Amino acid sequence: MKKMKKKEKEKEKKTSADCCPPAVPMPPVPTDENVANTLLARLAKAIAHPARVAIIRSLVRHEGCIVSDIVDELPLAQSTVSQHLKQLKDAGLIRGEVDGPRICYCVEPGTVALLKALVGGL
Amino acid sequence: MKKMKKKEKEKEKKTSADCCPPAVPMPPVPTDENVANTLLARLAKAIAHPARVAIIRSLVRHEGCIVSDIVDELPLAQSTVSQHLKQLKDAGLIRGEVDGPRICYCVEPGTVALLKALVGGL
DNA sequence: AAGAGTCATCGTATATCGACGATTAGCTAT
DNA sequence: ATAGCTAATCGTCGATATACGATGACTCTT
Repeated sequence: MKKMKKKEKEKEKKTSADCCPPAVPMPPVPTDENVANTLLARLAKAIAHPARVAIIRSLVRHEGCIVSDIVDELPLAQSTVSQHLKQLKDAGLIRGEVDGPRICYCVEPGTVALLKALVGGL
Repeated sequence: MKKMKKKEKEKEKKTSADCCPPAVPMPPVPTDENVANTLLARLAKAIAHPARVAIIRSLVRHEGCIVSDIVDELPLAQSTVSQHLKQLKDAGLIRGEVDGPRICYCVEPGTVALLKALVGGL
């Protein structure tokens, strides 16, 4: 009843899966300064760790990545990486979509653009 | 402790004094990605709090501020503000110069520009 | 159903953050 | 020197962050 999956499965490091739709609603920059400050602080905290910055870069590079690939690239345990991913997801910087037994993470271009705008507005 | 006595004392201006020299050596963006990640994480952590973002904005607006002014603008105790200032100073985002009995803080334009470049490079 | 693989969550330990009051240090003026 | 002001530092407390192994949930395969 739920066999609607495609048959393209490779054992290789599949990259750039189309699990990341380019839906970018373009979030607005808050006009209220206090709101903007809180939002910027929240986004900044999300990238306030080298591992999370590396994750962002990796996702931008590969346009969607499997967790195992990220774990392989970082000198951290899988559970630790999962926690970092959760922080990035909670901040809205990335999105995770279930792709079979794995989970495909991708950046949220809108939130990243918002972060750039907020930092640029300093 | 030893104490040096200086002759250059000019107690004319109290607000927006020229205690913030525009010396901007323009720090370079690290080429090594790990170094860049660590640096970005460090700078991001420095602004990962609404109060610190507000301080940065205030310093940019007024081009140099007295601590007491910043304390007045924030709903925080003086000691707490001082700690936030220390974090910003340790990150290189601001600079504090002794101006008589007070201390004049100002932004480090180079470091702010570096932060913008690093975020923009994501 | 049973196994294998992937990722999230739990529990725990340590470290840092954020806040405050109290105190100390440094400078000015009297 | 003394007094007064400004800002940094100290000590403390609760909350949060970071790391890990162990466990659980989920999917696909056999």
